[in-house]
Amino acid sequence: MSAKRLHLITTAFELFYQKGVHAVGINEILSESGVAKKTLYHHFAGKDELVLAVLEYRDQRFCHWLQGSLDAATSVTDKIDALFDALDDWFNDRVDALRPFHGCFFINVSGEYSAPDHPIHLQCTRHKINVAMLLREQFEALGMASSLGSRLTDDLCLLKEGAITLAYVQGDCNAALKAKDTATRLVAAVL
Amino acid sequence: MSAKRLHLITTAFELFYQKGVHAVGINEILSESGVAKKTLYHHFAGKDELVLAVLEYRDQRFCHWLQGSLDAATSVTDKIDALFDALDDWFNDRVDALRPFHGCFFINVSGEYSAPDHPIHLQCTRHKINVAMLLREQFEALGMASSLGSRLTDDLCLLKEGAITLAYVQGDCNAALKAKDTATRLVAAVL
DNA sequence: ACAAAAGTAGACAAGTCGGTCTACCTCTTT
DNA sequence: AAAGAGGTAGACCGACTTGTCTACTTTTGT
Repeated sequence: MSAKRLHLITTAFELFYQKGVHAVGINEILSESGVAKKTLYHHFAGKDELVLAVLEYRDQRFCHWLQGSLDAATSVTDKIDALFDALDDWFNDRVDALRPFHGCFFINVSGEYSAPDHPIHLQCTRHKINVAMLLREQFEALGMASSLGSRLTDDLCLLKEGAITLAYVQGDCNAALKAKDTATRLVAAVL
Repeated sequence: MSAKRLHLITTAFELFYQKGVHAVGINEILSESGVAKKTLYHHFAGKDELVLAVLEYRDQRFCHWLQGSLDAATSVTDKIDALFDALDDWFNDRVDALRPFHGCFFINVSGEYSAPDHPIHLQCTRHKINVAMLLREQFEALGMASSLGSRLTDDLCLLKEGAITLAYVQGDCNAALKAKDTATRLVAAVL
């Protein structure tokens, strides 16, 4: 991967994440990154392809961070605690790789591309599926029954998305810990 | 309220909801509604004020619909079922007043205005608080203890936001019924 | 060493953005 | 009858939009 290409992606991500995709022009990305316009159009066919590359970049960064946050936990309840503690770190800007928190980039971007079959919306969908898969694999690695792991993953995804929205739209910086409490009560009966 | 003003608001809402605020220009709203530009700037000081008016309009419509969906239920479990059945109707375009479903308008818009103190972001925050208040009042009207009602409301809001995101970003049209199942398991221990 | 690839600055095109303004028309109220 | 509010159409403004292009320089691999 070319250094210029990566620089364009990281600069574009920061601007898109803060202001939204449609509110950021190509020229702003160019002047902010110090890259020439010709170089951008050498690497990307157009703005949409840059957006797609930015989504892929963020997906990898996010999943890598989340996996690292969960790997150490060795029991189901520890995994659940680790998940919401990680979210709490994210919401409160204690994660360098994700800072500053402006909600979920993929939720924000899909709000600007509502057509479900649009490539950009599809990329957002894929990210959410990736995160769910990552969680399911964590429970499978613990030897959890497949049906139980699937339901637990569904429940946790529901609470995770809810916590993100509460934290971002309502500015509730304790949303992750509240969701952790809810998750704990939810699994108390099963486990 | 002037008929022209209302017409501008409803037209702007449909376009904003489908394409996002920044992707829709004043001229598009004008040509779609058939209203003159001078008339728009007679009623609104600028685009931001129109956006604010649209948010207020949608908040009232949404809360009115939700309240109507919950009023008939006479027990806590019935209220919970009614909430997620209502969401299921919304997600699957069975509610004329809200159709077509493109996620939560307030989540989408706040994704375009990340600054927490921006008037538009604040209006989105206010909507989420309004919905939470509406839920809490439903349980209070049933004579539920205040602390219990508060925690139940928090849990349900978490699941509701999660279901909206799953339904919109992942295109999971069964998200509301899944969340209903999760909510049922969650309260089974308490009630 | 040399050719190809990747980079630079920035002019330019064609169109859209939010917003202002003139000139005129049509209601409603006193 | 008169007057003011609310409406129409659309020209116009300066700034910005994505994207193309020329002419030139730097970096990289063989």
